[in-house]
Formats: sequence, C-alpha cells, structure tokens
Amino acid sequence: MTEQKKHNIWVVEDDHTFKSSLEDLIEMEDQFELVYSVNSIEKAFEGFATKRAPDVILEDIELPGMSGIEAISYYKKQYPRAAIIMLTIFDDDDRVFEAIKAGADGYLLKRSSGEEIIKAIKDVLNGGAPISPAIAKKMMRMLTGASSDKKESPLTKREQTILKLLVDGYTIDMISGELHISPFTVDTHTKNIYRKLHVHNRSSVVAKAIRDGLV
Amino acid sequence: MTEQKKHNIWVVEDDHTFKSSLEDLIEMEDQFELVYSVNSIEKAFEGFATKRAPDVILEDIELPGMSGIEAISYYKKQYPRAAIIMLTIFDDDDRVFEAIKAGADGYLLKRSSGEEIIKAIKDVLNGGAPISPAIAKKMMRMLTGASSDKKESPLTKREQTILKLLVDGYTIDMISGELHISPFTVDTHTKNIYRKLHVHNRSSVVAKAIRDGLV
DNA sequence: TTAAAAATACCGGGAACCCGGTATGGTCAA
DNA sequence: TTGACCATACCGGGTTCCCGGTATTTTTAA
Repeated sequence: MTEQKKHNIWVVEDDHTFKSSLEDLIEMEDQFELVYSVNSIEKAFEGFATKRAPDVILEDIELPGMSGIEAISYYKKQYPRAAIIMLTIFDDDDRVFEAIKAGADGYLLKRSSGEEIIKAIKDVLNGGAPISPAIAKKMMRMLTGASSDKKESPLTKREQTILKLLVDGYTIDMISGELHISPFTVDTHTKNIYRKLHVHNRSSVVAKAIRDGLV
Repeated sequence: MTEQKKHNIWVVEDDHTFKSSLEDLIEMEDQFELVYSVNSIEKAFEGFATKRAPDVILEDIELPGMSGIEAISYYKKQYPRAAIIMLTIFDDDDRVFEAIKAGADGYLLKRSSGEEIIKAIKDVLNGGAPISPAIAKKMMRMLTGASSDKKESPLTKREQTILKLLVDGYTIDMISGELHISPFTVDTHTKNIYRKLHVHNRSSVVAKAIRDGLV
C-alpha cells in the first residue's frame, strides 16, 4: 500500500491560540486531515451527525461545561475505534488516572513541541500510547503499587506554604502579613493553586488539600 | 502549719500589657511565686523540661497558633494536679464551656480587677471554681442531658446536611437551590454552624468538618 | 548562557461571604 | 401549656473572594 487514506482528526479545544497552532500543525502533515475543529464538547457532539468519523480526537481535558473526561465515554460509544488524546496544561495524577480509566488512549502536555504532538498522533494510530515522560513515570509509580509513598505535589514550595495557611483559615491579607509579601502576590499564588488543583473556591481547595494529604 | 510553701504560677499570655500586669500582680502576693511567664503555648511547653511544676496555670484562651483550649490536655497530662485558669476578653460562653470540658478549672475575664484575679487564683487553689452563672447552667444541662459524651455532633440534622454541601464547595445560592429553601435560611444555618464549631469562615469550617469526621 | 519556571506585584469588577440583627410557625417534652 | 429548640425567612453593610488580565525580577535547569 503505497497510497493510503488520510487519517481524520478532530480537535476540541477552547483556547483559541493553542487551537490554531494545532490546526496548523495538523494541516501541514500530508497524512492527516483536519475534518472538524471546535471549541466545546457540545459542538463536538453536533459533529456526530454531520462530520466524517474521526480516527483521532484531540481534546482539552479542562473545558468549561461538561468535563473533558466525562465526554470520553460519549466519543467511545459513537466511534469505538477512534483514538482519544487528552490535552492538558498540568500533569497531575488524578486527571491521568481518571482519563485513562474513562478510556483515553493518550495524554499530552500542552507545552509539548509540535514535533512531539505529531509524533504522539502517529504513535496512537499505530497502537502506541503517547504519554509524556513525566506522566509515564507517574503511572509507573501508580501501577507498581506503593501508590502513595511520597505523593508528589504539583505545587511549588511557595504554593504549598500558602496552601497550608489557606487550610488554616487565613485570609489573603493575613497570609500577606505572615509571609511579608504583598496581598496581590498571595492572590496570584492562590489563583495558581486553584488552577493546578482544579478547584474554584476556598472550600474546595481546603477539602482537596486535606483529603489528598497535601497538608 | 503557719509556714507554707509558695504556690508556683505559670503565665501564658501574648498580650504584652496584660501579661506585665499579671506578673506584677502575682509578684506582689507573698504566697505566690511566678516561676514561668511566656507569650506562647510553644514556649510554655518548653518549660516542661526546665521549670518548676506549676500549681496554677493562667492561660489566654485566644492565643495564635495552637488554640489555648487544645493546650489544656497537654498541661493536664504533664501536671495532673495543676489548676488551669483561662483568661478571656469576652464572656464567650461557648469558648469557656469548651475549655471546661477540656479540663480547665476556671476562667477569668481580663477586665477583672487585680483583687478579683488574686481571689480567683486563691479560690481555685482551695478547690473552688470561678464560673459564671451562664456557664454553670450549660454544665448542668450537659450533665443532666445524659449521653452527650462520645463524639455526638452538636449540629442538627439540617445543619449537617448543609455542612456536607459546604464542604463540597457549594455556595449559599447553590445550597438554596439544592434544598429548595431560601438563601437567607441557608445563611442562617451557616451562621449557626459557625457558632457551634467556633469558626468564622468557610475554610475553617471545611477543615474542621473533615478532620473531626463530621462529614 | 539562555530559556523556562517561580515568585513577586498590581488593578478592577462582580460575586460571595460574614455578621448582627429580627421574626414567625412548628414540634416536643416537662 | 409553656418554654426550648428547630427550621424557616429577611435585611444591610462591610469584608473578602474570584477571575482575567499584565508585568517585572529572581531562580533554576537545560
């Protein structure tokens, strides 16, 4: 078979900039064809009726509305043979585990280079599972038991310090005074903590921190 | 016995002004000896190894770091025969009640006169317990109210329901929708929960609920 | 020696919280 | 039948949070 059919690709990503990069990247490859590119899961589902079936779906894991992980089962139901690659900014154990359990075939960090992303798509089409080295390492640890000997936190030192204080009920201003830094800085750290832990308010960050042993 | 040994006093108080007054007051009494005076619980614990055992410990109920109430059990373990008197600015029944349950022998309002303070110390050395009528009433109810012991939650059913939702990161409005009651009602319940658990914000209520197994 | 990550700092606006009140109907035990 | 407790509901005002930005310096890693 010297001549082979192009592989159909779907993209579901709400960040406009990254979405454009992906589109360009895919269109530059002869063997790929971008048949559908949308910015929400709801729109992706609309494609079930109108678009050519995908061989590969690239989907942001952190979409507004329905969680990207939740959507996986719907894709699988509609296109059992499609490979699903999740895209994410941060690599954390919870998400990886959930996504893989839900049926994702691969997992990519958004900061990967274009070459790495293309390679990942080709890998998954050949039955491989594109997992970033960092993620692979974490998965190994998960599978080889001992699961939580060290529980690597995705948070930086400073963020961990601030998280402890948040859990102890400190306000931004109190933390500012305690650490001798501007309240604006504390706010910034707090926002980053929220993003990394996938929460959107104090209560949830405290609950997650305690339950996951982050404090 | 006309001649008797002096009573050893420890002071744990972080307000410098009040701490000085206390020190002066105690040193003026012949039968008292101030053997250790510090401004934090951590420092107080250091005295376990180096200072003469106290007959009376005067401790601020509202210290930063470990709660003064929490510290009581440590003092009792170290010095079972020492009398512990809690110092408080406000006549906070709940706090004082908690302190007494934890093993405190009495409490004093900081605005008390020097004479009253000295009298309270002497009272407690003679087995008396300076308690306000309001506190006495609560204690009576608790004793006659049976059970209470164990880890019975002080929260009502409705409060427990709401607490669970708070821990899960729900806002007042979300809870209102979930339970089909007015947000004002949810607010009222929340305030009551705060009061009962002695916390003053979401973070603390979540942390306490999880750590105390209330959810 | 560079590029990336981390830590720092600032702003504005809308949302949510926190508190101290007041008030009313229902239930249940003394 | 009379307190008490509970669940419900409402208000105003000050505080704090949450988010989406932008931007500089310091530290770390390739």
